This record gives sequence, C-alpha cells and structure tokens, in this order.
Amino acid sequence: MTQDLRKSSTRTARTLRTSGPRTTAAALDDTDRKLLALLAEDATRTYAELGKLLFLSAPAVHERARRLKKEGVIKGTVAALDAAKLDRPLLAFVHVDTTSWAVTRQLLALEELSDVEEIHTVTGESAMLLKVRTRDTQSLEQLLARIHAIEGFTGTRSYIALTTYLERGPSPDL
Amino acid sequence: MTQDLRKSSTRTARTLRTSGPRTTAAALDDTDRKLLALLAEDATRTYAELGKLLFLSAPAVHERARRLKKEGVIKGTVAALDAAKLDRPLLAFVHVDTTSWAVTRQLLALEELSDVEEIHTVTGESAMLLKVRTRDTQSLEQLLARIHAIEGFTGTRSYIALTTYLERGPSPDL
DNA sequence: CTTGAAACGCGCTATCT
DNA sequence: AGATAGCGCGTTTCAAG
Repeated sequence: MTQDLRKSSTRTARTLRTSGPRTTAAALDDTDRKLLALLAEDATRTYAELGKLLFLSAPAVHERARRLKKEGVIKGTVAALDAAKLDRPLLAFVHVDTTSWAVTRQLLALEELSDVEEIHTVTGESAMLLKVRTRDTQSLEQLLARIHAIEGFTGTRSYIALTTYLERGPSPDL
Repeated sequence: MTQDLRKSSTRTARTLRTSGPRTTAAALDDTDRKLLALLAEDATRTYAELGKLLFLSAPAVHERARRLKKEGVIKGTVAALDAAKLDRPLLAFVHVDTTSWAVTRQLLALEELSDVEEIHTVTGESAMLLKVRTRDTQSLEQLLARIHAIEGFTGTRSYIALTTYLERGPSPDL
C-alpha cells in the first residue's frame, strides 16, 4: 500500500471563512458532497456505477473516496441492521436527571449493553440522554432499574417511540 | 444472477416461543449474530477474514450474509460519515408538543432537510421527537422557526448535546 | 450445510494526457 | 486532476462430502 501523504494542496473551497475553521470541517467540493451522499445511502455501489452518476471515471471516484477516508470524513463502512428482525422492536429515549456529574462515569458503563445505542450529555433539565432499543417493556424496565441503582440522580423520563418515520446518519448538504 | 428462493428450511432456532413471533424477528443462530455484530461494526472486511474470526470458510460466510440480506436483517451497507467534518457539529434533540395529529404530516416534510436525521412519534408530554444536526445555533434557530410556522402545536423543547459518548446502530445480543 | 477449487468481475495501480 | 489500460485479488459460483 503506497502512502500518499500529500495534503489536499489547493482544493476549491466553496465557503470562504475569514479565519478558517478552528476545529475541523473538511474542504469539500460539490462532487465530493454528491459522492458522500451516495455512499451514505448505499456503499455497495461499484466505482464504475458511481462514476456514471458523477460523470467521472472509476479511478477518479476511487481517488476521491480514498482521500475522504484518509481525511476522516468517511469514518467507516457498516451494515445497517433491522432492529425488529433482531427481536428488538421497542425504541425509547431515556432522559436521566442527575445531581452530580459523577453519575456520567457510571452511565458510560452502559455502553456494554447492546440495548444502548446512544449516550449523550445534554443541556436542559436532564443531564443525560440515552437512546435504547429493547425487546419489550420488561427489558426496558430492567434497564431503568439498573440506572436507578446508581446513586446521585433525581430520576428518569422515558419517551417510547410509536412510529419511526425517518432514521438515517449524517449526510452532506448537496 | 441465479435466484435461490429456497426458504431457510429448518434452522436451529434458539428461542422457542409458544405461538411464534407475530410480526417479524428472524431465526438466528449464534454464528449469525456474531457475523451481524462484525458487519455492523465494519462491513469492509473480506469474507476470508470474517471466516477466520468465525471459524468458517469464506463461501460459508458469504452464504450466511446473502441469506441475512435476503431476509432483510441486513437492510443495507452504508458509509458512516463524520458530522463535524461535514461542518455540522451541533447535535440537538427537539421535542415537539402538538395539539392535533395533523401536525405529524406537516413535520414529515422536514425529511427533505439534510439537517434532520430522525423523526419519531413518541409517548409522553411531547408528541414528536426530532434528532437534528446543524452547523451552529443559528441554523438550529432557523429550523425551529420553520417548525413554529406550523399550526397546531404548543411548543418545542430542545436538548443540545454537549458530548456524545456513544453512537451506533442496532446490533444483536451475542 | 459445509468445504475446497475454479472463473468471473471489480478494485486498485501505474502511466499518460 | 481526470482518463485509459492492465494486473492482482476477492467475490461468487460450482461440485463434492
């Protein structure tokens, strides 16, 4: 594997910020964004197929994809699974109200449970927000019981999803 | 492409429910679940590599993957993008309190916006829950303004994510 | 249902414009 | 920086246990 370490030299940036992005944000042209949108929706397409859609040759697409991967814009390629088929049809968002920040560390242990899909600290009355997917209400109750076993929080509020109309990952603006 | 339509005949189901699963939920053995977990975390692995991890040959893995795809357990393969690199670092959960269910239909139009990643109807005081990712607080405000333009809701409550400790898709129990 | 071997197609590199 | 040509490899299929 040849290491091509040249930095993207001078790529046409669309948005010109006065003092440059402090943290991250990559320089992407319109073709890059279109490519990312296509890959975010289906990453199994061949480079030839992508080339047709982007009016480019297959190697040209490959080069862009390689660059975007190296820059970290594409974090990886994963299989999207059907939660219901995995016998986990119950989706819930759990707000956890905490009194001390020490609780955060305890909650991170929940990462081990495959039921837990997301863990965030958030603003507002609740300090933490969990996205969990369980088999049924009993499994959810067990999970909540485990959270209640932790010291230093006021309580939890759960919002059970009735219907999911949209669920997708990050995608560029186009 | 040869169409192999034989149903998975008699596969060893681990959990034996008295009256069968009413809706969905596929019959998966331990190897299936391990394979799904591996693919959910990285779908770029070669079948040979997966075979080593599962103590199986490459075609055997391929056959299982094909079956899981046909059954819909694997919905697709997508590229996971870095939201920050896409210049969309602000993650927020927006609860929308509605008075009538007619609002639901209006909110579904928000699907067009790439900022909006998830739309659910939920139980609890708020009727709908949105997961949105914007460039900054101003973009979020614009989105909220658009929601407020819709008739028939009491208000919105937004929870801005400070830190995301875990964010992944559905994965089997193992 | 799994294992091993063979052929096709695609990813990837190198070269050139 | 994109297009064309070519090699190597992985996927995919087939027959056999």
